[in-house]
Amino acid sequence: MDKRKMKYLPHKTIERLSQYRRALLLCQANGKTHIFSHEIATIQHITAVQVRRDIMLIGYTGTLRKGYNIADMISLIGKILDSEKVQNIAIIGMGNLGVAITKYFSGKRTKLEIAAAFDVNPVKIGKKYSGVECYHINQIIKIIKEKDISIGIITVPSTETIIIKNILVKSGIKGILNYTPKPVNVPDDVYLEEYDMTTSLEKVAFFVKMH
Amino acid sequence: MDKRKMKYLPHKTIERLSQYRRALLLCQANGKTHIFSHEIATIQHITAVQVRRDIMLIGYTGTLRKGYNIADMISLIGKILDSEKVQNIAIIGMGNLGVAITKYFSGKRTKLEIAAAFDVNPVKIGKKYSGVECYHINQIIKIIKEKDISIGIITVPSTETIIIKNILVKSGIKGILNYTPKPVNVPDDVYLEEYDMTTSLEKVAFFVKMH
DNA sequence: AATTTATTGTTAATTAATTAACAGCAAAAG
DNA sequence: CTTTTGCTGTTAATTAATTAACAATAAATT
Repeated sequence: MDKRKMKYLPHKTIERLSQYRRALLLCQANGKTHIFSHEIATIQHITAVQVRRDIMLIGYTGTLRKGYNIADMISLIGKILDSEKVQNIAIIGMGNLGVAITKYFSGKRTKLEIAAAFDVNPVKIGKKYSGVECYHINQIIKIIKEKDISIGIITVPSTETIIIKNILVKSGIKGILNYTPKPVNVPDDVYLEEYDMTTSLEKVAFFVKMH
Repeated sequence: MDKRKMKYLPHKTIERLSQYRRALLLCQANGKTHIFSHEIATIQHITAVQVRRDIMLIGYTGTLRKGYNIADMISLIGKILDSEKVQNIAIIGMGNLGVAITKYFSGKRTKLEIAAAFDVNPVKIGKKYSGVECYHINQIIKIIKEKDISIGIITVPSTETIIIKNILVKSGIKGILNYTPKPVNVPDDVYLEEYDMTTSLEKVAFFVKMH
């Protein structure tokens, strides 16, 4: 799978590849070596056609009547999603959410690493969270340069979102994942992803109500 | 806006309505009374056409050259998204994530209320988190019935996801928001939404790498 | 009072995402 | 050895979502 082709993978396919990989890793841990498209589909609540289509797009082929080789697929998805060298991540805001993310994520992917945490609370500074050291927020620019961090996760109170976003942009960050409910604007060369739990919850509530 | 029409609102529009409302509430808090489609668009990182289209779909009309009345729009979105009576929510798993969600959400929406929290840790049971009482997990079915809870948020360790999902389904829950990385299957009459932070992070990492 | 400007509302066009349809074929069954 | 079965890979069709285009018009400007 060459780089030219990867660029044109649909966004939704990128998301699903990440999900497939997690599902496949679990299956592998359970001792499975092969898997059918309809099995992946059931796990992910999608159709088998969609799974096969995504797999087609990344240029992998399974074995007729035997399914897909799990190890091969994990490795191929890694070639697509992962960077060759480790991508370092900073997490800003060590409240419950920041700690939850750090705890959940640390050690999960070899090519993605939470390299630093930041907060303003003196009690937290110097402490380690799941092995990640917490620095004072006024160190962000320095540490980001030192540790070659390219991605920032914002988990501060939403009153601080914009300030932090500006610092991150100034520090030359390449991607931001904003978990606060305050949407931000970033320059074109910074990739931005935002998630607000309220949207998901209100959506569930809406469809429950409509039943 | 009658119920028949609401059913046919595109899923993406539902999500955006939730986001518009939050943006509008913020603007309102800042003393604004009217807003243009392109202003909403900028906040949400989408196009003005899309905003106008969504607004058209919900049957609201603005004033030419004056924009949309913020209070009216908030109220209309409420009529669409919110249920007439309060929808009660249970959150299962009072780890960092569960606490973060409870803290962030409590008191945010008058028609959605976190009515109970659950955990197995004796230290947590009986405690209140942002005013929400924490019960032992073996009380789920009882409390869900008693408090008329229709939505469950799962934030337990992923080893426990399926057990909890099964309890929730058994208790007659109508909607599940699964924040654990283990995908679950539910009967057709239960609305399911899943979110895994890893997908967002790997997506950001991918587009950063591809820059 | 006429003209320009800025904005809404909506239809049409386009693009993105999903699903249907089916040929090809290896393995299993008869 | 022939037929059936069940799965893959792919093209074509469909559906969903977004964007373009523009008429209508109130307000601002000349």
